[in-house]
Amino acid sequence: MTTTSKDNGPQRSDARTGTGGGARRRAKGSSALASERREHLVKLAAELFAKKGYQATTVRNIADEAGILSGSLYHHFDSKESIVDEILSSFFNELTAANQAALEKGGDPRAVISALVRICFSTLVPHRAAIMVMQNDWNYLKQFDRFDYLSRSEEETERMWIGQIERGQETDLFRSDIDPKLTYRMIRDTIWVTVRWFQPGGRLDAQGLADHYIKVLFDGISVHQ
Amino acid sequence: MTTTSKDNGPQRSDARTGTGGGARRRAKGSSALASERREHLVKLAAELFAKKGYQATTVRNIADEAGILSGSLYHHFDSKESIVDEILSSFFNELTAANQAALEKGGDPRAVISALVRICFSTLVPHRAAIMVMQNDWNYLKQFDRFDYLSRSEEETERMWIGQIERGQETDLFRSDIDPKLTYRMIRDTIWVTVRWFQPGGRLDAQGLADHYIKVLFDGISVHQ
Amino acid sequence: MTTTSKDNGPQRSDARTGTGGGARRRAKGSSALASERREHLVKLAAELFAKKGYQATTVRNIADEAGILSGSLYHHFDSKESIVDEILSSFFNELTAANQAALEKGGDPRAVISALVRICFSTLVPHRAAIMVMQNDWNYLKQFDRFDYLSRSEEETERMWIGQIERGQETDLFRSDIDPKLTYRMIRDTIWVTVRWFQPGGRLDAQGLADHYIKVLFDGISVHQ
Amino acid sequence: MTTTSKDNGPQRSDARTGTGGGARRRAKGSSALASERREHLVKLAAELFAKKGYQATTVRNIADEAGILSGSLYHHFDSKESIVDEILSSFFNELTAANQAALEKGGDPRAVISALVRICFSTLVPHRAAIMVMQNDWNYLKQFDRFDYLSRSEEETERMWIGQIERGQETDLFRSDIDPKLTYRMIRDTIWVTVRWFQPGGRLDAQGLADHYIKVLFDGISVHQ
DNA sequence: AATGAATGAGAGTTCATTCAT
DNA sequence: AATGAATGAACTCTCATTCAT
Repeated sequence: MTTTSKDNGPQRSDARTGTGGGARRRAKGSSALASERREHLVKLAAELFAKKGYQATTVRNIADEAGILSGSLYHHFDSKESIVDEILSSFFNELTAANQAALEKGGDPRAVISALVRICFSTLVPHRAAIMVMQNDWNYLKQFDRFDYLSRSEEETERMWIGQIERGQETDLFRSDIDPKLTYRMIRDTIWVTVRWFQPGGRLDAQGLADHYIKVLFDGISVHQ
Repeated sequence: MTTTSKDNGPQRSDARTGTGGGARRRAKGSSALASERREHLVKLAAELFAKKGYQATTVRNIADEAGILSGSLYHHFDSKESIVDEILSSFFNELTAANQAALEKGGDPRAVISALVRICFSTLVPHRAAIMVMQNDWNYLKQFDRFDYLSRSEEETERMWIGQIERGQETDLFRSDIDPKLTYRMIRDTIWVTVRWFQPGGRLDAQGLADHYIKVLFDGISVHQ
Repeated sequence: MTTTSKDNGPQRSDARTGTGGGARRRAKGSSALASERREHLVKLAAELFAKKGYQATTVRNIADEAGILSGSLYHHFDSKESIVDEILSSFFNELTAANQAALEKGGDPRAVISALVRICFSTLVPHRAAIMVMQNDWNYLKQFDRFDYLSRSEEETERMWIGQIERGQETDLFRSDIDPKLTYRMIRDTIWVTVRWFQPGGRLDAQGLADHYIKVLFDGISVHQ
Repeated sequence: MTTTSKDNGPQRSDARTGTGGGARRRAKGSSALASERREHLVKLAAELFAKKGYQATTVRNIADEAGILSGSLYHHFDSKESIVDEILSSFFNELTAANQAALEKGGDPRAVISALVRICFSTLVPHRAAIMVMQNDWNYLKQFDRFDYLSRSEEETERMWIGQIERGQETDLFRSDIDPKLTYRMIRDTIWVTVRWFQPGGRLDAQGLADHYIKVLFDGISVHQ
């Protein structure tokens, strides 16, 4: 079973600084007004990452889209990784904050879960690209130390949800024969994965989708009585 | 005078053969016994693709794992694409056949849908790698003509499901206020995406997962009465 | 919002651009002054192609000669093919223009043919490499669509010549028992093939060669009277 | 002007035995009857070399054409080079012998030159492939020591021709204002290069071509008196 | 006489990144 | 803030050749 495999993992995880939890400390350029340009570039990159995937999008692709040369991007960012980091951390920050707010607002578990579901769906349009990247490229990105904070953030969210589901079971709102962790994961995945086919201009908007999903989630697809 | 001549002239003659719906016609080597080696290699590749992603897995990674040189892989396969093609088509063929069988067996929509769900979950272990690739790399692979058959196959499956959901609505088994297409997509995605975290040795096996999911799908997470 | 974006999607999108008749539109780099570097590289490549043949010359050979790394060549050119394209199209453009001018200048067929012959020989030194490639590698290169324009250009030239030979026969300047097409081809080949042994510093220069050839062509090697 | 160029010339001119002037001593397999198979393979290879060029023809191409695997060819030949060697040496041997015979038969220089020209044209059909290789791939092959004998053979032929041309000039049969060496080379090239476009089934056969060429060669294309 | 698996070197090309200007 | 040239490493793939069977 001589495995000569290299499997070298992250090829250049040279202990990058990492924007640590997304504290988007701008690596280069700081003139406040100039950071508009920066944000524009991030947006362009995000669209490309969403469309073609992170790995398949080259730095040149991004530069082309911006009408500059690829080398020039390095005036704004110190690596391709740092661009995607910015995209993801900005999304995660916003999401975590909204979730926290929903939890603090309180209410019975059904209401809280509804709110959490609605929050997820509501990010579908403004953070479409980030979610797409998360769905498609996470498996690749997670190998880099700099993205560890995303895993940690996700764990925190998981605890939040499971807490609410368990509270719902204790108060006889939710069935006791479902597994909270399992259920959470399925809810989570079901929501995020819609980003792959969801089209903003379609029959249902993001909130319509949320309503539809909450209905099925709570009462199933069967007719009762 | 059997002329196997390729003589393919200009290399650009790009008409990718494509295993057309997965007719796994082995490009090279055919001695039936020797194809065991081939299948072994496919398996090794599948594991790597699943773990690191298709793009991030190099041909050398695969060869290393097999203990041979990268060039030697081309004795068995035409290209890296053809390896992943083999992985995916074998999965899709099996899945399609099982779905067809479930449909032919008949029964009320609830029974058919249950069967379809169970089929999906049952592939989770034997086709883990293929499903992983499908989830993570589809966005990249779909751009190549050779994988068109996967899209077509998926469309066919969609029609199958939607037909059953609609039949369920007509016979008052399923609620009429859900959108069949939307519902199908959510079911589909929810099931496949479990491959990202499902661990064969965990609390629930694939069938346990299926049971759990069917429960929630049909009746929701709320307590009724 | 000038979007230079390539975004070429699937790599197989093989529609070779082809400099279409040699419209040497430089694929990359355009600063007019910087294109000197480019032309220098083309010249280096041409010498190597002439000496070793197109196929036997590696991209690394060319880069070595230029003192850079092979990958760096791709900053200037799309591909090895595009380099040879540039070499050939530049030669063909010049040749075609000169031929056209000779034809427009007019005169009796003997004068026109003489002029055409002289034009060919006069390219021997400045376009030595291109002619060498044409003689040695045409059979290989012609299989690529991108070089179709060379065949077309050659056909046009053939028509030119044949027209003049026929006119010469009609006006009783040339013998009627020779085949115009055959004769043209032999003239053409005889001239170009000299590139294989012609040495600029030898007894005869290119114009000397032309004179010699015209003599033999019109009157043969025999003594008359 | 630091030229890091490798320009490594013949990559593996490891002092191959060389069939030395074509003494086709069969490298492997000797059973007399088995050498029929061998000759068949040489013929297949020759056709491919002629069509695609020596370098562009792979050993696999040849094997495919023969319906065997590429490795199996090495039972008959010890290298790709030795195949082309066989093709070329067989042609050169025959040509040299015919030339010698023509010279020995004697006659006035006009007659001898005519005979030599006819000999060349007469090889066009039976040795089409060899001539094609000679025309297209000589520049590549000449770098290998093993083909030195071809250059030597060519030099010998050159002396033959020049001798006859000079004799013609001395006897006032040929014009004195032509350069014998130059003239020979042009004759030689003009004849061999026809192989590129000559089609056995066309208007003129090889002898017809020869007649046409001899006419033009001796008396030119102009009308005299 | 041929197979089938593998080698090993090298091919053309890509691409994130650097840096002098 | 951007250019343009280059790096260096890695990539997929090719191919003549070897050799045990």
